Amino acid sequence: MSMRRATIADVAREAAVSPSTASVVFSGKTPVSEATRRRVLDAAAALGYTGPDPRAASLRRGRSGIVGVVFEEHLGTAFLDPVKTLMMDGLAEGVAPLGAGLLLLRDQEPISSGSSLTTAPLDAAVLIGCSGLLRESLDAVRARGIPVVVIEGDAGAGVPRIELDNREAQRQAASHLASLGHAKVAIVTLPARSGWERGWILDDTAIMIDVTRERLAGAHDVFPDAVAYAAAGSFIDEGLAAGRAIFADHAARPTAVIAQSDLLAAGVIRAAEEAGLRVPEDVSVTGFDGIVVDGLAPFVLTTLVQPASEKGRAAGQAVAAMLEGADAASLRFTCTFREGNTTGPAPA
Amino acid sequence: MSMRRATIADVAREAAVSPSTASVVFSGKTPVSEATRRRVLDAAAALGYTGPDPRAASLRRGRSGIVGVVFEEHLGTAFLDPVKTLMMDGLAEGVAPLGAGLLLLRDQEPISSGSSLTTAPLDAAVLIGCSGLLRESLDAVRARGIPVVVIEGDAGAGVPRIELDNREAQRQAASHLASLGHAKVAIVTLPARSGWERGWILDDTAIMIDVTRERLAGAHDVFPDAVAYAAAGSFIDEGLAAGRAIFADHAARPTAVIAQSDLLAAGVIRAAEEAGLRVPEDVSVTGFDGIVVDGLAPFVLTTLVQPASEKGRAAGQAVAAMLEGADAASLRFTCTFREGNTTGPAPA
DNA sequence: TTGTACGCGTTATCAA
DNA sequence: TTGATAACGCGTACAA
Repeated sequence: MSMRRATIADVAREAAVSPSTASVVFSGKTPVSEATRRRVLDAAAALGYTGPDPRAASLRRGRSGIVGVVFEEHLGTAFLDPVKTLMMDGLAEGVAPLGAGLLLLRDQEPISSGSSLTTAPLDAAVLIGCSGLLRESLDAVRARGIPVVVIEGDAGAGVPRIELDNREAQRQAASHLASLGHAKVAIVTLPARSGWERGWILDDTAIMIDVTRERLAGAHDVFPDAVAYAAAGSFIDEGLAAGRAIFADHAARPTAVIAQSDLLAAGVIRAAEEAGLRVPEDVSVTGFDGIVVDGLAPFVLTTLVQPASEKGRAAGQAVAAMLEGADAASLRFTCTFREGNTTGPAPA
Repeated sequence: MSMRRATIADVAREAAVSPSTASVVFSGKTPVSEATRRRVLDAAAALGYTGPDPRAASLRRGRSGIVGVVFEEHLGTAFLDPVKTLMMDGLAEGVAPLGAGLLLLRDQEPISSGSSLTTAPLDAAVLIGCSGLLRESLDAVRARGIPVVVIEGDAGAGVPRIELDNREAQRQAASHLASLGHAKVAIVTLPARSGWERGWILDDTAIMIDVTRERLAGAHDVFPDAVAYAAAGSFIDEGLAAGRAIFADHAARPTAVIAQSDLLAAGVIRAAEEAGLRVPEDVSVTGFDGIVVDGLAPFVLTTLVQPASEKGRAAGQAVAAMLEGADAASLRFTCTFREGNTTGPAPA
């Protein structure tokens, strides 16, 4: 067992060919005669050689086949969000042509933890939700000169972004409610800033997260006076809490609630039921994302369907393009309004 | 732009020191006088050098700082499962001391896709849910001679596993129900095999997934005659469907349902409500996992709490140990029974 | 504390 | 179709 692992050179020697020929047999980059091919493969088998060492190959090639995905939050938290999950799926697909894998990275790795933006062998990086905090990460990566793409966030000039028409889309949902005669509307927003607690939003300018701000602006475009309550995360239970706050005051009860995510909307619906309100007869609820909310049946949310996995795929493709030397343009995706059974005419 | 990126040798030259000195400045492995240190850092800054190339470093060191995590399913699907999500969190923690990152890998990468088990620069691999399919992946990895740990699955001799006392734990829940006087019990299981459809389980031997079989055995230990209905996945909606099937026949209605996951249990509870049954007065429901089911309040499931993130952490530590040359032993975790408010005495 | 010398395992290039 | 050569960029004995 003290034996050194066989290298391609050993295999070449055993097969009585040159190292380069052996290399070619494994990479398939150049035609090789069937006879030598066999010899090399047999030699490899005899020596227990299982193929080129990826480390050496990546040094030589200048490519590691790894794309970093940078999250702001705990990995566990990130994957609790169905939208991010879908994006990851799309991303995985998008980088597949590169033959690349996805390396999970957290923004602020604990210091001890070595693997990070600066030390991982990345070919490219995808930042998700670049809201200020990721700024440092961004700089680190850019300094290394590797291609970067940002999903949902502003990364400054020169960094392609994958965006969503949050404001326009949300305005569409609001208009839908307006056309149904709703006037007293409340909004349940995503977090106003990371690590924030839930509560009424008194000052729109205190919102640090782009997505939240944009969607809120879209709703306010139609209902300028609508009150807004910020959740602490995109969860059903958060929507429930927000809904309770909103329905608490009988006199001030809205006839419609615009939630900034489907999960929040599901919670709001539950809060409405709890308060003895029927959906959509007494109160209409809209969501955002267009995901499948497990356990929400028989309700089908009126919502904005966002192309989550397409966003991921686009990011992957952008990265792939940049790796080819092309420069990828920013992309803006649009949501599709979907009418479900959670909105209806405003009660008389 | 045609300029070659600066290397540590360039920096050394610029700073008028030897390459090894410059290297040491970045790695910190050896004391360096403050003066040279400054000179090197300044030179680096001047040249836009951002630190050692990870590819070269990993070749030299023989370590890439990357641990592969191999899933059987779509990434998106995997992360839909809260238990897996927690495990990932624990795993991330477990490998942190290694300074390693997690590379997401799918079992059967599309053929064209180069990067996979065989070509990624992995220091070690963690396979999740090794149920036959992963066999090939396992062989591939083992051939490369890198440490492997398997979570929830049988990988054969020599491969440490991280397991759960599924059968014993499930038996505990069943006993709890028995002690409450329940005799007519139904079971809602996890999928019987991957890609299977939901339906009654007529033949226990048709179950290909270990977890499903073990938990079912535990329930049958106490209630040998309990009927079992397999869901197509661990989702609330699947539990709902299963619950409907189970409660459909008035005459045959059970007084208790053992669900093999918390999400399934949540669905069963919903089905019970739908059928006009009160929980736990008319029907008791137990889950498995001990996760937080978003939106289930005010119910608190009677369930088996499994140490999901500990499992992940243990896998990470096992991998770390093996990388140190030690050989890691298999580990078997136990679940903790938690009584919530979804079980009660059998109705008279 | 700093420098020398070498090899890590591979692959691109070019010539034969 | 095959082979010789030369990097790829770094870390680390070991000597000074």
